[in-house]
Amino acid sequence: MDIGHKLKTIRKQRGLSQRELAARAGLTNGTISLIEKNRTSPSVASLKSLLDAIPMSMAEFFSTLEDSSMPKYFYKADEFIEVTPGIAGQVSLRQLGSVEKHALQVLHETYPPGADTGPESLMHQGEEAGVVVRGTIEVTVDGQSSILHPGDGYLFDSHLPHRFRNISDDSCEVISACTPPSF
Amino acid sequence: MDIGHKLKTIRKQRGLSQRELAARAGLTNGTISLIEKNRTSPSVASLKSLLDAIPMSMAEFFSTLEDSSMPKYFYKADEFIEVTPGIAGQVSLRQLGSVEKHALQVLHETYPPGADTGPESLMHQGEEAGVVVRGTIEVTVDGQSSILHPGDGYLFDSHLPHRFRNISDDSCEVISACTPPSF
DNA sequence: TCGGATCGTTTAATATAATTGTCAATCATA
DNA sequence: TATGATTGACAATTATATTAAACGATCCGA
Repeated sequence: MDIGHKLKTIRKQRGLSQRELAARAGLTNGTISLIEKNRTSPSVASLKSLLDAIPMSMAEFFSTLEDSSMPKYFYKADEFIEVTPGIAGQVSLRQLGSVEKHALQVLHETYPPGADTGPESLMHQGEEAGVVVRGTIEVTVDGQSSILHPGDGYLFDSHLPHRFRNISDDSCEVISACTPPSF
Repeated sequence: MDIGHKLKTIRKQRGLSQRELAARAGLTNGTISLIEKNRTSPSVASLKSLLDAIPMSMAEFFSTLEDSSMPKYFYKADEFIEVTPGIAGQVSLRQLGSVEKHALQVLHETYPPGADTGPESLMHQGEEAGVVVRGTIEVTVDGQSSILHPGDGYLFDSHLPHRFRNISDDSCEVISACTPPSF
């Protein structure tokens, strides 16, 4: 349980000094120094303060610290992207590869200002997820709504009713994935 | 953060008394009493000892503690879970949602200049795909190489040897998806 | 009705974490 | 250089967590 090293890595990642982090967390730089060198085991209250200031959840901190049974992520890459239906010049869905051959469907979606998929509750099996890479979009899933910005994402079962609306003045791009690919 | 109540619930679930748990964890029953009444904030070392004796991982403890009751569909950028082992050449893999619960795994990957996954060819069933959203990256799959720019992507079966290298001066971001998530 | 055992709680003493104040090393700028 | 601002580390003090021991409450069998 190398908490010190883990904390230091995260702190550096965010470009924070010990003093800056200490100020945000309501602690002192000395304390952080001791923690990072594993010369003391912080109370969970102290660690919580530090993570709140970063910010990062306790669950995430420890899951990356102790979960060694993670699957391997770097495997292989192949091939190229392809374009799909230009429905009335509205929402653009550009698919990666061809649907039939693969178990995984990835789309590069572009929503112009005002674009709206409508309240259609299109049912399929599997899950749907995506990450916003540019612009802003409102996503509604099973009655819950959220405004997502670049870097934000969504993840839900595909059978839940869902809706995408671009209520901003700029177009919005999303990288999304579905599995299994439509039936 | 009601750690005390959470600990007490788990302890009762396992049918342990404060003294039994204390003995297993190498602490005292008094300490457990204070912790469960939230009259002290245990050190992470102490909490780890207690959870090891139950047993339960720190990640599980806090994930069930911080978990909201509502199903979670939306994830802010800072809620993506960092799953990189840490060593891996500073490559950042940030996962959308948690591995265990879903059939679809989406990652927000960041490759700093010079980052290299190496020629490892670990086997994995299913497929992997991704889209470059910023920067440039060289991808090698089964002997074929390609330089991918923003908007480009890759798609392949997961058993071929592959490699990601950032040979540019800027960091590179990729949104990727895998299915199934782990084996 | 009495032990005897086990439970969770509390208190005083002790061990440990956190603060305070300072240090040398590293930068950047003049 | 010289200077000021930042950095991470350290020692001594203060604050806090943990221990050890005792307490009252509850339950059960003799």
